[in-house]
This record gives sequence, C-alpha cells and structure tokens, in this order.
Amino acid sequence: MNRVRLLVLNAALGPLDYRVPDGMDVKPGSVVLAPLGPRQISGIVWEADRLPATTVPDERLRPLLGLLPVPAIRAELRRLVEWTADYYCAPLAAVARMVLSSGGALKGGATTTEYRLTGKGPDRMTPQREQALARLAGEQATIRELAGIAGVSEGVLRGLVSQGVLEAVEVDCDRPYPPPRPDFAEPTLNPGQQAAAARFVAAVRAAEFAPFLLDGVTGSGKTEVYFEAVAQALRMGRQVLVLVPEIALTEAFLRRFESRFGAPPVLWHSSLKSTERRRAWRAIASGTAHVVVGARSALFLPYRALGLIVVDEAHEVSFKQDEGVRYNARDVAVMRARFESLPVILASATPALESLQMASSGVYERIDLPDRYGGAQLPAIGVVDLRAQPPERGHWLAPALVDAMHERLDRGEQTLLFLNRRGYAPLTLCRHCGYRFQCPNCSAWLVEHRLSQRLACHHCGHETAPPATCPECGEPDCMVACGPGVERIADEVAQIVPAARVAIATSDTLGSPEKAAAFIAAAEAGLIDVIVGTQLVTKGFHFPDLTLVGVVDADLGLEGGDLRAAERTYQQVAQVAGRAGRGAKPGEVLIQTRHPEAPVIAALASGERDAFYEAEAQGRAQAGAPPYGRWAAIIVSSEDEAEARDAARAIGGARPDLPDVAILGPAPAPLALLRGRYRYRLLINARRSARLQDIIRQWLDPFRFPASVRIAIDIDPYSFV
DNA sequence: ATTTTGGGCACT
DNA sequence: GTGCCCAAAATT
Repeated sequence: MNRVRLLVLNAALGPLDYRVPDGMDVKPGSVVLAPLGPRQISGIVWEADRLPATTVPDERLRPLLGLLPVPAIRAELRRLVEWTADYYCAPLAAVARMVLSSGGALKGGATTTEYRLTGKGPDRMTPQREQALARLAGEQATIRELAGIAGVSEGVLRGLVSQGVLEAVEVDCDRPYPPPRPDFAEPTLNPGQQAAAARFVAAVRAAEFAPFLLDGVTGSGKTEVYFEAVAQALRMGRQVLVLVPEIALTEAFLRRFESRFGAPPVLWHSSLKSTERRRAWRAIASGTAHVVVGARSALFLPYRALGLIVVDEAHEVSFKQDEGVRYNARDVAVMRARFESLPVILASATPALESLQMASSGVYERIDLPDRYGGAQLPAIGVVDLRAQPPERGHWLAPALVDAMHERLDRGEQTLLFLNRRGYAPLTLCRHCGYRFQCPNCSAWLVEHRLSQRLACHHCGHETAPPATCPECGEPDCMVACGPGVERIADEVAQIVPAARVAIATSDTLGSPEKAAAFIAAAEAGLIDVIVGTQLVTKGFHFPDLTLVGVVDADLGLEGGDLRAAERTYQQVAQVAGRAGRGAKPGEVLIQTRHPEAPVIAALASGERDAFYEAEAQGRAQAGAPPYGRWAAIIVSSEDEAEARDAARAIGGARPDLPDVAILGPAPAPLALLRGRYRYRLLINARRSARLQDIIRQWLDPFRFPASVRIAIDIDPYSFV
C-alpha cells in the first residue's frame, strides 16, 4: 500500500492521507491533485513524520487524482515552510500557499494558437490574399495580430487557414524572459567597493550559508557592489532574489539594473495580473527567471537553483507583513539562505538595531562602505527649532527653511520637502459644531485629498466626496482642514514662490511605473524646482541638482509610543537627507522640530550615528525590547465589540504565570476599530531565552471561539498599531 | 472551506 | 412522517 501524507492548501484542514495509484511517481515535494468529498484540492506531498499523525485506515484512503505539471517543491523550501509556520505561529497551509502562489501556474501553462505561412499558394488569388502573402512573410502571430500586420480582415486570413496557406502553431503564452548578462557593462568601482564586491563574489562562489550586513552611507554605491555578487551568481548559472521594500519606487532601480546587465529583472509583487504572475512563477520554478526583484512575497517562491539573496534597504519596516502570515521577510530571508546554503546580503545605510547587533556579535559579517561614491560629501545637517522660530500661522515652513529654498531657486537647484503624510490635511472638522470626519470602519480620521476631491481613510480605503454641509449640524461651507499633508505643503510653496515648479511625490501621484518614470525624467531634466514627498522619496532617487532637503516635521514619527519610533525617525530622516548633494554640489539638510534636544534629533544633527545606536541599544535593553528581549502580540478581533472584548478577556484570564514572561492587557488595540472589526490586544514581553511561541501555543490551545472571532498572533511585531 | 449529517421543532 | 433550519461533524 503506497500511502502519502498531504499538506493541503486549506488552513482549516489538517494533513490528509491518500493512496498513490499504481504508476504515479510521487515523492515528498510533489504537487498533486486530490479528491475531497465531491471537490478537488491541491496539496504538496510531505514527509509523513513531519506532520501530525492521522488515523484513517489504509482501505478507506482515496487515490490521488494526479500530479500537477510543476516541479516538486524542494526539501530546502519545505524546511523553510515548516520553520516559518512554527516561528510565526501560522498554519502550515497558509505558508504553503505563498509557495504555490499562482493558481494558473499549477494548471500548467496556457497556450495560444498562432499562425504562419506554409509556403503553399491559395486556390484562387485575390488582391487581399496577395497583400497578405506579401506582408506576412516570416511572421508568426495570432489571427488578429496578423490581420493588423497584413492590413486585411480576419476573415481573409481564416479563408487562407482553411486552404492550408496558413498553418496553426500552438505556442506557450508564457514567453521566456531575456537573460541578464553578467558582463554586459562592468562598472568602475572605487577601492572600498572593490574589496566589498570581492568578498561577496567569493561568498557566492563558495555557495555556503553566509549572512552579510552591507552597511554603507547613502550614496556610497551599495547597489553597484552587490550587483557584482549578482553577476557572479549569473556566471554560475544560479538564480538571484533581490527583495525590495516597495515595488512602486523601483523604477530608478530597474534602469540601473538594465544598464548593468542589458536586460530587466523579473518582477514579483502582489499586484501582478494573473497571467504575469503565472509567467513569472513558472520561469522561477523552471530556472529561466535569472534575477527576480520582488516584494516580500517573492521570498517563498520555488526557485530552481537559487544562488544569492539580497535584501535591499533591509531596515525597511515594510518587510514585516502585518496580515495573514505575519512574517518579517528580512529575517525569513536569512533563514532561507541558511536552509539553501547561500550567501544573503542585508544592505542598508541605516540598519535596524537587530541587524547591527547580529553583526557585532559576529553572526553576520559586516561589510562597510564609509565613503560616498565619486567623492561626494554627506550633506550638512541643521536643525530648525520650531518653538524659537515658528512658521506663520497656518503655515508649516519656518523662515530658515523658506530662505534656504529661495536660495536654491535662485541658483536653479532643487529642493526636496519631506513630510510623511499623504493628502491635504490629516483631519477635517466643522468650525461650527466641531464635528470631525471619521472613517465608519476604522478608528481613524478621514484624510482630505484636495487633488482628487475626496475624503479617504488610509487604513481601509473608504472614500467619500466632501459634503457641502456638515453632516452633524447642517452648516454649509464650514469645513476646516487641520494640520498639513504634502498637498498643503505644495500649496504653501506655491504661495511663497508662485513661479516655482512644484511636484508632489506620493503613492497617489507616482502609483504606476509610467507615472514614476515621468516624474524621474522631469526631475532629472530640471523641470521641477521643489519636490514635496512622503517616504516614497526617501530612497533610490538620485538627482544631481538636488541640494536642499527640508524635513517638515521630524517629530511626527516620535509620537505614538512605538518602541522603534526613534529608530524609524532616524532612518527616515537619514535616508531622505541622503538625497541631498549626490552630485558635484554639496547638500544641506534642515530638520524642523519642536524637540531639538531629543537624542535622535541631536544624533542626526551631529552625524553621530554610533552614539545614537548606542543610546537606542541601552534604551531597548532596559525595556526588554528587541534585540535584548522579545515581544509578541495576540490580537483578538470581531465585528461585534462585546464578542471581541469577551474573547480577549477570556484569553487574558487564562494567562500563564511564568517568571521571565510579562503579559499586558487585554486592552483596545491602538486602532480599536479597523476595517469594521473591533480589536483587542494582549502584549507579551519575554526574555530572549523564553520559548515564546510554545508558551503562546499552549496558552491558546484550549480555546474554541466562534468563527466570527479571529485570533492573530504577531511574533516580533513592528507596527504597534 | 465546503459538504453532509443529524437533532429539534413545527406542521400535516 | 415530512420538511426545514441550524449546528456539528466529516472530508483523507
């Protein structure tokens, strides 16, 4: 009896056993189709002893229906799936789903019918047929495309098909990707870069687990350095995964990649259309996708022969997924490299404290690039104390920043104003009755977007048109915008310098690759004087004439009590500051703040990075925060507030009493209502040595809640929101 | 997750 | 007894 255990892609189902029919060649990793009641499900054949035991006797097993036309999932990736599910307390099926993330690919490729000339002549020549024969020599395409090329109707061509003048050819819809060429345009590297590149090339050649922290100031040429490691992997016929935080801003990155390797990389992100997704997935699994640039979900794809992983901007918080399987792609990338015996490069100008700690304890090898490329200087950083020299009432740019901006405009140089708030104003209220516009689904204000004439919730996507009268008191024309967003700052700039050409750079205005490309082209051509942008502009951009960066409100990130608030502020400001003075002209950065004495602001102003990290490390050690202690969150949610609260209280009432574990809550989560669900949260703080996941699993195991109550476990949470 | 089943209950 | 609704069990 040939019996196999299946990991099925449905999280509500445990492992299921099946009989393997005679002649079917299945082994662990095989992706198969199986019957379940009247339905069919797909699953991955797994080592039976690595999944919970089942008790169904042999004779009751149904036979597998067939193998799906995809390569078997390799053992290294199966181990990563297990590790991820175990570490993040997620269902195995949910992690496996991220591996088999293209439903279309599981069915095999789609084909389309193309036609080409056979060389045979038609029974009877007509003018249309003559034209078609002349124009279609050497062409092969669908009927529709051929009709366009030939300038005749599709009917003419179908006639030629039936006469055997054109023949049908079945082709795979998923065209191969052009391969990047490792020697296409080799760069000139400075000595520091050369040394770093040589280290990476050696590591790729060795093909052993080797985690690196590539720590280089903004503009030091980290990308060129790790591109040499990419080239080495390509020479060895191995694939490369480059994880990037936000696909939207990779436009500049893609251009650099293409000019180095002569072909674009394969892209992977959540908004790929299903056909693009299928094409990329199949190419990744078959090994014909050589370099994949992707968002965090690219981490779980079944690469045929991975040779290197790069995590670019590795400090970025967007590597932490906050829905579904709540994993940190930066950390899982290191685990994948370990299971696959690969080098992994975490590249950042402002590493996370966790990464620095791993480097200083010798777990990661640290590679420093201390100098800006081409001798460019790091910008001078100044602090504007908003208490001492406040902006005019209703304005947000202090005189010192306005003066500096004027100077740049006079010299024909560019200014970047950074404010991490999309839209016009974060809060709108009625001046008559004080009514505040709030999202009906979330505990959050609606943000006014004046450009699109909408009030929008940035958490759930709820949108309304701004009403003419107050919904509370009925007063007309009573809405007051409170606080600044990028649109409002852009207005202010236009007011101060009407002649200035101002561009807003946010996900609203640069959402598509085309828009992003147009923006970059305009900025490089000197058609923009002032860029007002959110964190989208903090990295990647390289505008030689940009010499002034203004941080409109450095205190924004410090509010909210997030344990990483100071670090995030440091990273954001340091990254955006790095946009200034990347060319021959020196750059200047002005940071507006009401707390110039805050350690993070002082560190930014003095450039004492090490001092900041040291102070931050001390604070974290005292608070028992990562990397010195561990946090986890249990988030209980329901559409019914009482149900969520009762469930959270029940869990809180059963809290384990352990010496090295502190449990806080339950309390309403910071976003107590999110997308129509009421949320309560318990926080767990533990020593680093505590078996945090086991504690939580044992704690929650006895509970059975109705389906309307959802329990989410967040290990190493990032957003405390 | 989806389908099947079985118990309780009203109705015939 | 039959039909109907809903919850619980089964699905391998």
